[in-house]
Amino acid sequence: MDKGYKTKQKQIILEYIKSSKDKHITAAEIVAHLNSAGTSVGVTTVYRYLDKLVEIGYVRKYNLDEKTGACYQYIKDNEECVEHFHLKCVKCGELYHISCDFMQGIDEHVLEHHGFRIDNTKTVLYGKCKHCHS
Amino acid sequence: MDKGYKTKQKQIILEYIKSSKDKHITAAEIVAHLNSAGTSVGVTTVYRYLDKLVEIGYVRKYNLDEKTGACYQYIKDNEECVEHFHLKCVKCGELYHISCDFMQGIDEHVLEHHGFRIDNTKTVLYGKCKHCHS
DNA sequence: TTGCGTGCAAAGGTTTTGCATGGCA
DNA sequence: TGCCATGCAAAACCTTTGCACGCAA
Repeated sequence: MDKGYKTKQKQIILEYIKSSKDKHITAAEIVAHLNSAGTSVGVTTVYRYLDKLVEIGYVRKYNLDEKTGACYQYIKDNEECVEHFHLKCVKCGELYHISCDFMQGIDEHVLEHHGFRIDNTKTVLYGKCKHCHS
Repeated sequence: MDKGYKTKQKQIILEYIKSSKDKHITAAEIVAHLNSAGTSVGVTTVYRYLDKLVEIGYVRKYNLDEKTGACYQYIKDNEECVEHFHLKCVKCGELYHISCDFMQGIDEHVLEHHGFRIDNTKTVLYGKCKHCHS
């Protein structure tokens, strides 16, 4: 999988992402957390390692908000995540995993009728959750 | 709607966005086009006016790709666009607008069964189009 | 030893802000 | 006149790249 060397920095970064697998975190948040934890890691390293993790499929990358930058989520031991859709509340930031027959049918419908193969590891539906309907 | 003054710059910008209503264009593209057309408009003005247009609902803003920046699309006389989904091919970059009964049902389904109101102005489905299925 | 990994600094790109000037009403 | 709009320059962001040094194997 990861052809590279095993280093302390990679270990630390991966560990933190794993522990946040239910959330979307930004590169800046990773750096901030690691620094506040006393384990300093350079920004460059975080970005480069995240890129690699995305490439090999351990991590998913989202572009929700250009102000806060890209978000990342660990998905490796989260296999069921590949099959369903994600809803992200643009107000409170909460991430919902939804998986039901109707939604599963979307993939098939789009592929069959529109010739498009949806990649659920990259797709997130944005909107407002029940708590945030203004 | 637009409480501000009517100026030449606003007129030019709005005109161009209207003429590109089938596409998603970036702020940079607007500036580039207007400059090449001999009608120079400042970058600042474009951003400020776009913000206003988004606010009053004439224009939709997307954050598809952090590399090229945010995309905008005129939707005022384009009501059906509010109702449909967008598919973006991660390989060739092409953007497809899909609109059919099945897809329309997604909004309702998610709202009814999951209490989530999808915002199509922010949502894009990623995958591979028929030309790029490797 | 070999070559990838790291991190600092600098660059690259988009978007925002400060400020003085210009234009609409 | 009063107030908004404009645009330049600079700042503020996030992200990438160049380069020298460090470390894994």
